[in-house]
Amino acid sequence: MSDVARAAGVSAATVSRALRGEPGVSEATRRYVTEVAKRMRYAIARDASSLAGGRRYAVAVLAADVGRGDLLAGAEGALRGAGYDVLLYVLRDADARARFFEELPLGRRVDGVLALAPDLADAEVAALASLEVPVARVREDDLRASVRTAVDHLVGLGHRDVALVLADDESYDDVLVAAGLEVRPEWTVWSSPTVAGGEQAVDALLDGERPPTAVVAVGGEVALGLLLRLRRDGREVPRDVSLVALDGGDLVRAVGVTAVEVAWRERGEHAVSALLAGLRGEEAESEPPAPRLVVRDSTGPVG
Amino acid sequence: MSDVARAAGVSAATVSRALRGEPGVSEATRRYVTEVAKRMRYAIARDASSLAGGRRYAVAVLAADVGRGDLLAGAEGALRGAGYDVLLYVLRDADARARFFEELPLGRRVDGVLALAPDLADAEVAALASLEVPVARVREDDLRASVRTAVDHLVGLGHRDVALVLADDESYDDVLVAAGLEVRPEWTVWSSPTVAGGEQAVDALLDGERPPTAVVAVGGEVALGLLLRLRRDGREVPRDVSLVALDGGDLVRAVGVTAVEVAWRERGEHAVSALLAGLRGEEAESEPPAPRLVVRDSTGPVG
DNA sequence: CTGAAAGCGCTAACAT
DNA sequence: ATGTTAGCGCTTTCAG
Repeated sequence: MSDVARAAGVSAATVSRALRGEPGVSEATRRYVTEVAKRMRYAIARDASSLAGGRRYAVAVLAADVGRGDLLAGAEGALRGAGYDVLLYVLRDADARARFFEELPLGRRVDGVLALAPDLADAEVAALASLEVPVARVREDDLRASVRTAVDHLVGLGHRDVALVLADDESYDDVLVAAGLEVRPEWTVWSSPTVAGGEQAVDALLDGERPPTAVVAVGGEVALGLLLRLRRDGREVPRDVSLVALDGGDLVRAVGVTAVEVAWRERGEHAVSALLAGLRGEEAESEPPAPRLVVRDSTGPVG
Repeated sequence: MSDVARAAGVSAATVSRALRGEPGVSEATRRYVTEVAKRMRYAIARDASSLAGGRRYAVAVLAADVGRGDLLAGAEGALRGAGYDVLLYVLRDADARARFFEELPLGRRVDGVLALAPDLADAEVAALASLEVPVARVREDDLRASVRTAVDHLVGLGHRDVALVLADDESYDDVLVAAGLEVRPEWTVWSSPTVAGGEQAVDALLDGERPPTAVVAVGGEVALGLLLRLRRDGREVPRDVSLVALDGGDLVRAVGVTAVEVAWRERGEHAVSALLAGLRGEEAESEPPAPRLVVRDSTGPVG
């Protein structure tokens, strides 16, 4: 930096101020210094800058797995754009995770933490808080909104008999009711999140005396299983039955299944903006972007 | 650090040496200092350490997209294990990429660069080299080995009539010949890398007078397209025709298609070991891990 | 084997 | 608006 200062005929302090956009430098000087620096291919040494200034210009990004690639990419882009480096920590398995939270290797290394790991235990959240830097999290998704979006789409196409293939033991009867649809217990089935699970669900659903005209399935594997089985049984999608997947990723995109998809990239960017607010000392809480309907070829008007 | 030094009754220099495993400290002292440091929850400040020592304990990881999640995860794990921080740079689109290589924001920030972007231009490689730190790359895959593995598997099952559905305009006739198989021009077709492309390929392949008994397809979409169309046409897989995908990812895993998969995680780890060698000043070149056959339900004995 | 002293390259007060 | 002066928290000679 002193080289640049000498070349520009100013002091190092001025170079520092100019390059960082700090106030207290005339525009002319700033422009000139910036130009000289670029010509000399000079860039501020982050270590020294951090050491002297206290700010680290880096954010730790915790990823449970890197499967949701767009989430990570979105976060990285937004952070980079805001001038922060991204320190990636992959919390692959329970082991790596335990080690991470035990060592908590972030002390004095980052200005903030972005946790893309959706399911943090209370103790883990507390551990992050103990770092005394802002923390932002991407939370587990609330499927309710997605189900609503899917059902609305189907209702718009004239469907009244809508079945749900769910994981776990959730129930979204209320969503169906709110949409003015009839609720029949045999129209909600729970399935393992696999292709085989989806295939089996077809039996449970369409063998009854009053088969639904549309099915909403959680997850790409299940949706794919449904699709495969329907086709093999000679049923046309969407002519005989419409199909909407909830967040199926590449799987359903590839086969043209209409889906309600989480906007992962935008979620990442949204989380970053929350973190940046925290870094500014603000508290700006806002809603993450809603899941969006992507209409493909598996839904059509009720036959 | 001076606090720890005081508490341990030694000098800061000794603490530094002890904590970094530098020689020149008695085992007893090292043990004691380490213990005191842990008790005080002290960790060396990376910035100061880097500034004073010249080493940065960080590696830049360049990812073209984060789709190959396991590649990134493998690299991260290996680097972390070796004591390096991971600075992630996502080179999403041409724009981000151009900007990155123009600014080349790595100067004096990392000890090495790991380029997971498979298709670096010569100028980009040169730019990285200009950083004067070790660079390791994960290269584009050579499909030839994968094709060979797939064909060997099929031959082992008794197949003699093997078709290839390829992207681009490659040819692997030589692989077929080497396996002692008959080569018929109509058994090699080129397809767009989509489900639709795979579906079309079925027509080209199985309508002839002598349909192959097995098909090798590049990519998950194509393989999935083949599978879907075969089923719809009433052909059983693998009874009527066996199917092997080359690197289809989740798509083919989900539907149980036998595949030759790139060992992405291991590729990441391998690349890191090459980089670490470079950081040690060595040159150790070794072969990346070979793609591996994962037998699922889409291949069976001929006939 | 250990300690003292001199920076590493910056930034932040304080002057001017 | 700019320059000067102290460090930031370590690592590294160089002594002892």
